Amino acid sequence: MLVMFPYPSGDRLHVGHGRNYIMGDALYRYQRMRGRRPLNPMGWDSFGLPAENAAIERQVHPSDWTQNNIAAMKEQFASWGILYDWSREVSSCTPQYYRWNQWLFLRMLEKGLAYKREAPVNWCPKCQTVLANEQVVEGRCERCRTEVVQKTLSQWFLRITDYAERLLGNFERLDGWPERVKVMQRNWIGRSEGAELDFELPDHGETLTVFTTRPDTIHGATFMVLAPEHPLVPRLLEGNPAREEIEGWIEKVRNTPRIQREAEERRKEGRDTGAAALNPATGERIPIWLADYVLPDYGTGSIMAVPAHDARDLEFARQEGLAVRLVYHPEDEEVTAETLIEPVLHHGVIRDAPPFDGAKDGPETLARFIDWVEEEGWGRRKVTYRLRDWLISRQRYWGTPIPVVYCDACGILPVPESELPVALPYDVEFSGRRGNPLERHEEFLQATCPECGGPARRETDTMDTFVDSSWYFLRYLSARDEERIFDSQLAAAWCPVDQYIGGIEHAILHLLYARFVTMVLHDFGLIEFEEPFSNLFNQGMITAFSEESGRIEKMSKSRGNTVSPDRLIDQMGADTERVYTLFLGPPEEEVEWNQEAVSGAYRFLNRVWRAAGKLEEAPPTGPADDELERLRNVAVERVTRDMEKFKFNTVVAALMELMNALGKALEESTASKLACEQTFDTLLQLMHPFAPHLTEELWEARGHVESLLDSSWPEYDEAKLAAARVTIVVQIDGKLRDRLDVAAEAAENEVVAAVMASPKVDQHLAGREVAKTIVVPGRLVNLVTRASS
RNA sequence: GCCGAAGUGGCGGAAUUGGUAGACGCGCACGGUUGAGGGCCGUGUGGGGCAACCCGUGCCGGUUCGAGUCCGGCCUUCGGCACCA
Repeated sequence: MLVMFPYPSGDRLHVGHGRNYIMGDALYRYQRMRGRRPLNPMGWDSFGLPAENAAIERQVHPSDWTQNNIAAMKEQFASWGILYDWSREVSSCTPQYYRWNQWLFLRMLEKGLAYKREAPVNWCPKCQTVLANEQVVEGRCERCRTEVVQKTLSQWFLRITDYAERLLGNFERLDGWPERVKVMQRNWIGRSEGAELDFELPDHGETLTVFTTRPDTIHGATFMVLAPEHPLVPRLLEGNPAREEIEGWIEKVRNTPRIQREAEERRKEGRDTGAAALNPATGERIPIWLADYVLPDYGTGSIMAVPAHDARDLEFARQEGLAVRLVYHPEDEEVTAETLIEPVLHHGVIRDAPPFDGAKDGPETLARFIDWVEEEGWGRRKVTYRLRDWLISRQRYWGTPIPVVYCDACGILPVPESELPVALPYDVEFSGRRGNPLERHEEFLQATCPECGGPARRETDTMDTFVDSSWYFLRYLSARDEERIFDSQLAAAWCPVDQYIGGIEHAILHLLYARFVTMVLHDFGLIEFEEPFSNLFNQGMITAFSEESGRIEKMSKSRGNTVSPDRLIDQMGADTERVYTLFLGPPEEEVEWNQEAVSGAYRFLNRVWRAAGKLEEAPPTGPADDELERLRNVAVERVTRDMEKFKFNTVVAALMELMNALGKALEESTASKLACEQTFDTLLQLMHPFAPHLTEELWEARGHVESLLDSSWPEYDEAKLAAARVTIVVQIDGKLRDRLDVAAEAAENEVVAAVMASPKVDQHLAGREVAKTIVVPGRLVNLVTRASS
């Protein structure tokens, strides 16, 4: 059992955060009462930008700031009554933790899974650092919403794309994950099947390779388009009279924020390089263009343009007056390349492409084409992913130093394992000046080359904090182990995590990275399993009305719509917050916090409290004992079933119903003291995961010696669930006409006889004949008067 | 545009397998307790109608003795992806 570890931010937790931890704690307590002993650790995802920003703004050291926040959060956890095993606590900003990040990095470097490369990257001007693709949302920085710009920098990457196929394939076995998360990850990985095709550039002696999902439309490729950033561009522009203008334009495109470049309605911009390629299918010379609609980091950064069969290429061709040629001709109408307005997609028959004439658009034709280009030798089957390698370099101080050094003589070298951890220096200057403060820390910068022993310069980039969180669950098992990242035997015993609980906002980022790193650790031979989390539960967000926007939005400090648990706990107790939070609505759904409705939970707890005082007054015997006992059993059955399904909201409803029944029996003195006490004890047990403080106190007051948490979860007796008498619904032609109270075990014919004897039935039948009688035992009788057709 | 989820009282939401729609709670109304307020307790509360009854789970149609639930088509909202070749 595991709840995602939090970032210890400087803000106090609000009730929206609480949902996560309260659910986790309720489940943990429930599991314990069921006799299981799950590990319930907690830790801190404690590296990250806010700490550094706080340092710049308030002159507090990130480390001290973080420590204070951790202490404050621990206090809040305690005030919620959450039980964590603090002996296993981990904090990612400690050298004891991050040295294993470095160790992991070195192993990945060794295996070629970590590498440095110059590439266009996302740069957040506000955070002054690069971002991974996953951290760019709608062209903006995931954290601060600033527009991300493109820069070309030399950066460290992890080869997650090598694992794309496994990350997709394993979904088959991940039955315990919500479908929506799997769909999101599938979209993100974005697998496309197609082919790579080689185009000769006769004037340059070069080959241009493109990726296409439609190699079957090659005969319609009338021009080529390269991303302006494509490495071949300078050669193609040699001798072009407009070269200077084009280079200026390329520079402009390069500096355009991603959000603008990818905007939907944007007019495509392009330039003719003047160079030409040979279409390998037709042998024709076709022009090579540059255009901003071709992205540098997908496929090969270049395409064959088939305007007749691709909307984007058609738009561009019409705009620039480029040739259009049809490969597939629709069967139902005659279209010509000149008049084509919409591309012909996924229908039609091939003409004028000799061996393929008459072939219909479809997977078979596509396969024939790929076979053909492979035989011809200028193309091959290829799968491409949207997923990019994971960029982990960050130009910031508060993160794990990347353990490499640069030596003028020997190049880029890993820090030897024996020298780990590469510790983050404490005495750095937080001036808010541009750049990473590590770059100005001479002592940190100076290193010795492990190869030649000469002077070397230390890497100043630190790792993305998602590296920290991609394997932390394994560290809980070996939190104090100085010898290794974690103990494989313990991992074999405890992992994968049976139940992982956390917010949907991590559907892609954290959960994708953690899956990737787990696979890597598997491949290193450290663990048997490939998937870290067998079952995943994503609780929904808590929302609230925001004065600022006038809308109901996710509860957050920036939106000014938070509700503090501190005052609530002060006034009505932690159990009230817990019960209300769990009662609010379906746990996996987004729910709105309604401050007024909190009192419902408070009243319920007060009723329980008062009932304890009334037990003494119950009579020695009572006529309603059997019924109370039945309701007790029903409650146990319902609560147990719904706990297993995480339907906490209906669990609370069941608890309230049992309390209402008990309250009524006590009020009216209809049940014996023994029956009331027994019911009350069961109620306390069933309620304990939700309201631990109140129930534990009342349990003790009831004279029980062992703690309620250590008591065993109540069982129910199947035979006691059924009521002696049931209400039978009487329908005539499917319409409700009467209700009858009959003995539960009454025979079918007895029930029908009772139905026929009912005056209401008689009245509604009005002499019509009953053609058919449907009896659902214990539920209803339906009399059908018309002949069924 | 593609993919996914969801639409039920004034509100949050219940409803095993197709079988009493609205559990539980909030709010509201009335009554009790109280000097008063609050709190607490009780009763009522989907809409229409004096009533018998009629109508009601986004809309239209279908299957069925019977549909919130199954099938077909639409509408709306939310989420993911989106110039990805």
